[in-house]
Amino acid sequence: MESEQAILAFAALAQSTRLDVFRLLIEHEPEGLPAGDIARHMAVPHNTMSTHLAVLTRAGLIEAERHSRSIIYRAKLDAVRELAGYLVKDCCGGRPEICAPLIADLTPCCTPRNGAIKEAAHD
Amino acid sequence: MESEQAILAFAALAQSTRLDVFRLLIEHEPEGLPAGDIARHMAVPHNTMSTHLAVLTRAGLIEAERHSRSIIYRAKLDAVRELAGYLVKDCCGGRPEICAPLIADLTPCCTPRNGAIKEAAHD
DNA sequence: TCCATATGTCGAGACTAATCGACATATTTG
DNA sequence: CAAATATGTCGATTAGTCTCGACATATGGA
Repeated sequence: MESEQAILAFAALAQSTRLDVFRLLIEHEPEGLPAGDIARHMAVPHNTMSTHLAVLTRAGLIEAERHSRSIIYRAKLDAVRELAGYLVKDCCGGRPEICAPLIADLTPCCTPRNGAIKEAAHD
Repeated sequence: MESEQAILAFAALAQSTRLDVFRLLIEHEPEGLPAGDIARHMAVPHNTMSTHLAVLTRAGLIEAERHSRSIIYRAKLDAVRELAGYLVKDCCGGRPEICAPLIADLTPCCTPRNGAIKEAAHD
């Protein structure tokens, strides 16, 4: 991931409405949500929300797909992984002794049962 | 980590000079760098840099310590871990099947040799 | 104490982002 | 094709950010 893309992603998430939308869409993985539902959920006018969704899309954090009259938005989990990777790998900078403890601290949070990684990876 | 703090951190990193400063300070862990050196390194006036450093400090990403006439800035690696954790754990939201592959993808990047985690954790 | 060095604070101008009413476009239904 | 629904675009206003000159504060040495 390049710095320019990372800056777009950071800027997109540095706004409370957009951060909330992003989290909402992650909760609704993998079905996604139509733009109108998102706007209603956040109590924001549809055109304001449209702008926010465009920012998140340009940042590569979400993606849109037309489904009849509605446009369904979905979080791009790859983007989360890339951004977290940018944060962490960047710290490495050829110095795993700095980065390793960060990873070590992150790992136990999301591997509650054995085999979870392999199962999910099949997706 | 709370959303408000995460927004401060995202906003701080969503600016090229500040992102570069943050990366520079991580390279210079654990000694840190005086404010003047940072400004010269980035070819930015000292007062402009002072403002950027204040933003990064308020966001909790770096910390300052006076050392005679100079003020030494250092990256807070805890903050990187917390921010990456916010990004990733937030995705979990009680759904490890989403989060596990993210972690799995992140882990190999920074564990080039066996025991690196344990060694570094001693620090 | 006076000067040099190192850094921070203030204020103004330029630029960018956020919000939302009004209008435009796309899709389905009658 | 007309009306209803769902979403996007435009333009204006307001608010916030970035930058930097000028000034202020803090430290060390002559």
